[in-house]
Amino acid sequence: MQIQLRQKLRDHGYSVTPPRLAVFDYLQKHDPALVSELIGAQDGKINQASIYRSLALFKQLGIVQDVVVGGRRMIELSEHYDTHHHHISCVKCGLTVTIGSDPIIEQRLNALAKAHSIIPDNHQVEVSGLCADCSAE
Amino acid sequence: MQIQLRQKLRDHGYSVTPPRLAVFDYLQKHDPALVSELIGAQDGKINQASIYRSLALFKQLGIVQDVVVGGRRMIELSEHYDTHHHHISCVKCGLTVTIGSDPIIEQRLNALAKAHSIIPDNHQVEVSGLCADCSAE
DNA sequence: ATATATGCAAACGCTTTGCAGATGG
DNA sequence: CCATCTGCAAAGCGTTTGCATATAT
Repeated sequence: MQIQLRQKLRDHGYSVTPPRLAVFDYLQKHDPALVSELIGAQDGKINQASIYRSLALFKQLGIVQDVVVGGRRMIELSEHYDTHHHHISCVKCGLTVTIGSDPIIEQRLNALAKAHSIIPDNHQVEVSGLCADCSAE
Repeated sequence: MQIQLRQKLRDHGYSVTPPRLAVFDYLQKHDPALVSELIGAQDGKINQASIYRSLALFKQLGIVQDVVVGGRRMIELSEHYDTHHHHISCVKCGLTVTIGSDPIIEQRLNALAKAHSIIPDNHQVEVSGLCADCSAE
């Protein structure tokens, strides 16, 4: 997947740099991620400003996207840079389960978008509730 | 719906106050809303701090929730305080279409959550892409 | 070689907080 | 009447920006 990133950056005239690779690598390993976690994980080796700049660029290029998971705003690689998936999370403890794409839902969503004259490019689906442990309390 | 709000606040020992009603009313009329718009619309008649405090309380009580629409973080009334719906938006111009709940998707999502031991309480679905006008450019 | 990107530190803007006075129940 | 809430202004904090230096190509 990193090859795709290098390609995309070059195609748009941007260089492949350590901060950009570090951000991408982190997001590949942590899905979804809080910006604060991402910054903390670099442990000062990469400047915060560069991380924000990388994220802004990635967002503009459609490499990453914001998601709200369990009520918190987070970041994740967009579907073209990660296997397409969705999240189910517990609003109380934050437990997050990643589930694969669901054909029934995908198909239905695309149909709905087209019915409203919008050419679907991406979609987000999130289910939140209480996990077994939290509901037991 | 405002009756429900009053009830909920009282049931939890909170009072019904002008700032809380103003925030709720605004969200009923504007879905989804940017916090900045919400603040701006009050035109100084209600202090920002009170608006933030109302939103924090509403979030805690499950009256409002965050959503990412067209790549931007926004606020909306949660499904128990508004007719359940979803958004389809254009990432380029921000055009947002609200669509009613879709039984096929609802059912599938609830089934997925249960399959992962999470008791579903809420879910978010958003499709983004390009509207007819923007894709024509 | 040179346009682009980074690091640093300061600036910025959104959000939160402490406190005295106002108000809902 | 009294606990709660608001307004105000200051503090806090995540994010952005300007600029000199370093780096990718």
